[in-house]
Parts: sequence; structure tokens; C-alpha cells
Amino acid sequence: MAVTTPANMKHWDSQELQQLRKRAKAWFLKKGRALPWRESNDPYRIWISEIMLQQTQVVTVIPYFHRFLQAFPTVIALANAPEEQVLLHWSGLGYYRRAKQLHAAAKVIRDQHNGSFPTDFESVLALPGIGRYTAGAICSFAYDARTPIVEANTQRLFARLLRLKGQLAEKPIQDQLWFFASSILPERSGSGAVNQAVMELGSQICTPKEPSCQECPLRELCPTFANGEQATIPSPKPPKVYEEKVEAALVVQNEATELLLRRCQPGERWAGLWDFPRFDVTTVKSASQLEQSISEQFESRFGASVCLQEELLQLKHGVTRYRITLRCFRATLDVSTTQVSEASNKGVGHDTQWCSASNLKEIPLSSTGKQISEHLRKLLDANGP
DNA sequence: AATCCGGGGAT
DNA sequence: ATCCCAGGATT
Repeated sequence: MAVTTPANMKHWDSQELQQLRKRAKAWFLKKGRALPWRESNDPYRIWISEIMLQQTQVVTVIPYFHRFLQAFPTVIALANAPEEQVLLHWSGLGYYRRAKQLHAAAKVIRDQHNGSFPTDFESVLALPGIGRYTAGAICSFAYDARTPIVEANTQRLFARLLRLKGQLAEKPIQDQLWFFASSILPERSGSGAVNQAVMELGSQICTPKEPSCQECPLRELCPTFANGEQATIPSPKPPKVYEEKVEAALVVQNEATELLLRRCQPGERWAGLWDFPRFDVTTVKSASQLEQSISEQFESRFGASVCLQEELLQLKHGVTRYRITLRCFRATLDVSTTQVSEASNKGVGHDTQWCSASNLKEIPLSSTGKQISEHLRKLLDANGP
């Protein structure tokens, strides 16, 4: 009996690799999902989908993908659009840096690639927002290039097929995964089909918990299945530790019943997006302190005084290592002090605006901003007729 | 290697 | 509640 060591990972000979390719492709033809970005080999559509799919699940992406393609049917249309319009169609999807880099890359393609998506791996990799995985995915899916891919689905599948022990984030493990990703690709054509197939297998069969090994076409080739180690390979990630925060958002209306919005600044969370005025009140202990803290922070930022009114709703959301409780209050401006218009002109004027409720859907907001908007719309509907 | 960037679906 | 997701860029 051989000793089990990290070096005891499975070795794949060329015949087994050939079987893997054949079985994975056959399974994909039968069981693969029909997804919008699989309908063509258009690199533009594939590119958009790959950026949207970074750290974001398929079901979430699908409606955004359709709306985005309708708004920006070509890379030229995307390159020529104002950034705010690009952000608007990304609003709610998260990781807004992706949208900005997508926009920047579209300009590079327009200005340096004659408006057509580059076809060689190095040029694709050089585009903003595109790393090793995304470049490999685009090139193999769109051009059938022999480029390997390692991402959430395939790294889990490959780790099990290789019986790799250890954290997936570790460099030696990553090296093994990328080497294997290359070794499964056929010599001549068909890399795109193989990559699609193994991704889909990782996604639909080789799931993190309780993988569907009974239905897996690679079951007989899998050392992790043979040893019943699906629960420990790959190694579970250490749990994240979150920091609790409490923030307050203000719904401030002017005489025209428009709402005060502020553009998030570079370096801030959601830079470039608009949000209801928001303040950190994590350290506040009492209700009176809360009112005072918000008043002071509003005054120093907008140069006007507000009076806190009723609490409209509470939302909970996460940003990186923070778990945020967001308390949303209605607030009124204290007209005895500074005028509203002056408030909106303090600092950079175009980073503050009054927006009618009906125009909120034209403004790129974060997800919580959209949730507050939706809440207000329901209030208006309830009081309107 | 660690951190930042967001949000939502699944369990 | 917790885990996880078609990652990339920065430090």
C-alpha cells in the first residue's frame, strides 16, 4: 500500500487524457446548458459575458447580459458611450471596477485595434480587466485557441481529478492546476469545446458540497471519488472574519420633492456611482448621539443642516470584509440655516444633484441605492391614488 | 501572499 | 446565517 503524500497525486497518461476529453465533450453535448453567450462565437459577446461572470453567478448575469448587449450592441457603441451610461447598465451587478475597465478596454480596441476584438492571446491579456483566465476563456471559446483556463469550477474539478491536497490558493497547487488545464487540451482543434465541457462539469456535477458523482462521466477516472474524499478535496477555505459596521442613509427632499443624491468619489466605495447621502455611525451608542452625529456629518459635507425624521427601512449588505447594517431615515432640511441650492453647490457642484423619483432609474446607483429607490416608489404608489 | 472590490443565490 | 461564485489589480 502506497503512502499518501502530497506527491501522491494522480498522474494522467495520454490515453486517460484522451478519455477525459471524449467523455467530457459527449456529456456536454447532452447535458450542457444553453446560455445566451454560447449562441455564437462572437468575441465581443463572449468578452462581455466573461467580465460579468467574474465572481458572479450565471443566473445573476443573464438579465444584465441581455440588457447590456441591447444598449451596446458593438464594441464601438460601447467605446463611444459615456461612462455613466455604462455604469447605469452595470448598476446592481457589483464590482463596478469591471465596468470601468470594460469601457477602457473598448476604447483601446477602438483606437488601437481598428475596432475589432484582438485575436492573439497576448493582446487580449493586455486589455484592462482581462487576466490569465479571462484571456484564455475568450481565446478558446471565440477562436478555439489552445489556451488553458482555471477558475472556480475547473480548479475544483481538476483538484479532485488530480487528488490535490492543500489550499487552492497556494502557488504550487495553482501551478499544478494550470499545468493540468494545459494537458487536457487536444493537440489540434477542439480546445474551446473541451474548456466549455470541463467548466460545465465543474459547475453542474463537481459541486463544492455533495458532488453528483453518480452522474459524472469522469467518475471512473477520478481518484477523489475512488477514495471517497470529495468532502476534503479541495480543502475547505478558512472562514472569513467580518467587521460589523452601522451606516445611515438619508432621504432628503427639496420643495420640488426631488431627492438629494451624491456621487461617490474616487477612492470611496462605489466611486462614480450615485448614492443617497451616507454616513458611518458604527460607534454611535444612543438615539440622540445618532441624530447629532448625522447632523454634524451632513453639515460638514453639504454645508446645510438636516433634521432627522422617521426611519424608513433597514438593509443589511456586505462589502469586502464588512457586514453593514444600513439604517435609512427620512430627513428634512433646516431652512432657517443654509439654503438647499447652496448645499448642492458646495464643493464640486456636479457631484451632487436633486433627482425626481421618476428619474432615479436613469441614475447609476449601487444595489442598496436601488433598494431604497424601490422602497420610496412603493411608498409613493401607496399614497398616490 | 494578502487585500480590495459587491452582490445575490443556494442551503 | 454561512458559503460560494466563469477573477483582476494592487501592494
